[in-house]
Amino acid sequence: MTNLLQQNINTHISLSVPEMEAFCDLFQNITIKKKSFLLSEGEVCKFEGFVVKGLFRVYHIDQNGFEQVLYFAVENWWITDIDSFTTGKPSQLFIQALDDSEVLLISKKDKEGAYTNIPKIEKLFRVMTQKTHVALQRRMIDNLSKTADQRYLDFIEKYPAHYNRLTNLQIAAYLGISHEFLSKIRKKIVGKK
Amino acid sequence: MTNLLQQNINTHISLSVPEMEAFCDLFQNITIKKKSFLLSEGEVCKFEGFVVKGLFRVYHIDQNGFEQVLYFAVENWWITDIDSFTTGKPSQLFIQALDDSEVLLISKKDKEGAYTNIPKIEKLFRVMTQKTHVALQRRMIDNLSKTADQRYLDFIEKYPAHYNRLTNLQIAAYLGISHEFLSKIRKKIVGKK
DNA sequence: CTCATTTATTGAACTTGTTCAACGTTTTTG
DNA sequence: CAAAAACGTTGAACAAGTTCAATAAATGAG
Repeated sequence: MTNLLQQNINTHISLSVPEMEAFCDLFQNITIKKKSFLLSEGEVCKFEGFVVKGLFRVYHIDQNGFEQVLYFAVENWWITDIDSFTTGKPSQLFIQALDDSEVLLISKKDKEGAYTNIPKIEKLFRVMTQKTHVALQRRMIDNLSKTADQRYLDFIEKYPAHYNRLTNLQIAAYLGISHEFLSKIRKKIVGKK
Repeated sequence: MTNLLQQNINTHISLSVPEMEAFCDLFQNITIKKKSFLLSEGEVCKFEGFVVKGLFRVYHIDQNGFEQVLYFAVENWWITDIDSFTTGKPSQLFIQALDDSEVLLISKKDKEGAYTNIPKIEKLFRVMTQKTHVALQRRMIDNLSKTADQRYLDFIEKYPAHYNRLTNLQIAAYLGISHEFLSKIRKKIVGKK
């Protein structure tokens, strides 16, 4: 049940067998139907999740009703609203399943317990947060410097697995452009792929 | 010498007096002249720094020679290229003093030593990285959803101290717009402030 | 299978932001 | 303090991206 999770953890740090078991026991397996929400705006995020199966989008809706996708999470990705989770304030984000999915969830309480009981867990989340942060810095720079065309091509190249499973509407919301414009970009680059 | 640093650390975690002293002893004070570089593209980033006095910009130069500012750091801010620092790969960033400045630097080796000798330091950097990450997520959403006008007004409101110390060229590079366009925005909003 | 809903495409008019060049102002520096 | 360099503003022409509306194609639920 937690095989994939254990593999994932091993890519960041090394835990002894008892540590690994103690930590993985804190997660519970949840299945969630396509289009359902794991978190909605206004709720306090009380979990961190690890995707075992399926596909999620983490997004925000702005004053004008437009959606901006912070990231998509497929198998082997972590999901949470780290802001709401750490501050305890209401979330400004939605986390929605885009396919029938399966997630391992750890509660805030259990995660904090793990920080004290298994010191290496502190390192695990420091390392993971650093990696996520580096990825977001790169995306920030790309968004400041590249045109939508380039960003779309980069997206396809970087996330080929995502690409096949997402509608152009979703991809446009990630790139920060209208889906009509994405459609025009796609037309323009046919043949260049 | 490390008063400001100690205050800063106390806003994130609590350390005993010996822990605090042991950790702060790992830093060395550096002064750096306006326009000098703490880090240049291609170098491996071997330090993490805490700004005691002055002003820095952390930026990237893209293929077309345009600069994108990741962030500005004034007194009480931390600076590093976390990507290069953790991976050991050459940096893609520049860190430049925009005023005569003073920084406390900790080497990679000493920081890693601190992780093992003072377990709470692991928590310190986990917490700090989380906060930075949350701030960057917000900026990402703003960049995807807001016009340059709004982003400029937000910037002034959020960083009034930075605003007075930065040229419009620097602010434009942070907002992701040309400085000519920033000039036009400024003209348009005169009176609305 | 089929009707309803969602997704994708296209065009035309529009808005936002860029580019380039010119010129005035401020800041540095010898 | 004078000359050079950097910074800021402006306008005109252009490019990138949006908006709205119409229509086609794909998907999904009963």
